[in-house]
Amino acid sequence: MTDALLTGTPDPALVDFFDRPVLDVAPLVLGAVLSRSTDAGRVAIRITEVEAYDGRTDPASHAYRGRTARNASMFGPPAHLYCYFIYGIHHSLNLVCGPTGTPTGLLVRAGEVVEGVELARSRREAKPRKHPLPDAGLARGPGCVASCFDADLSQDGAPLDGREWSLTPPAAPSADIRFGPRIGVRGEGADPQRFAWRFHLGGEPSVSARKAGNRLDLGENSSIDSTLT
DNA sequence: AGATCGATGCTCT
DNA sequence: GAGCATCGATCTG
Repeated sequence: MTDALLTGTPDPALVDFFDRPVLDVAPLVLGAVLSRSTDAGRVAIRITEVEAYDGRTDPASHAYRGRTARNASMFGPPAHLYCYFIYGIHHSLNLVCGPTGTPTGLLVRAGEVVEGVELARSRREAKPRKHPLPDAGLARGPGCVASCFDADLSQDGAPLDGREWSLTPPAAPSADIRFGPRIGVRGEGADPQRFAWRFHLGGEPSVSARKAGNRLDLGENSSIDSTLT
């Protein structure tokens, strides 16, 4: 991260939005519009799929074994990005949640590109591909989300301050939210009873159908555990 | 449609 | 040196 990226301060209302338990924020961030503006132009996605990670209790979290140079951003203030590099190829974007010092975040797994479709497509197609890419597939998968934004490690720690990056929460929570086990997680963190921490919107082409989760009831008498089928 | 596997490099032990 | 919060092409049934 660079000093220039840290000069901005997110709006207090947005800080409040993210300064809560990560499992509280997860269903509410679905439908939010995340955007990045660069010299190349502006790309915005409506977030349709996220996964929660909690470094205090969650063996799958990069922060589970404590603070390191890589995961430092997750220990930082909310309403900032945690960006990392994985599998030698892909970058992934997380939205840091909770108060400073609490290493929790939401991995942005998929979204609908609502602005800058051509720019997002050109970034995705920088490498030639065999089959044509439908719009709905532009930001399907965390590596693809990062690619649409041309995000790399230089964006780790960047604030959602409305300068380069911005996020607008939805006016109201979605009526059709699903949840289930996280994708690509191995070991204890893959336990579907303890860590059904993947959340996505129902009926979204930007989310693979075969990965559909259970219906989440946001009613006041419900809990995530009790709605597991 | 599902399983398998190669690409490719950073991070931590 | 092992493992990895992935993607997408290529197998197989």
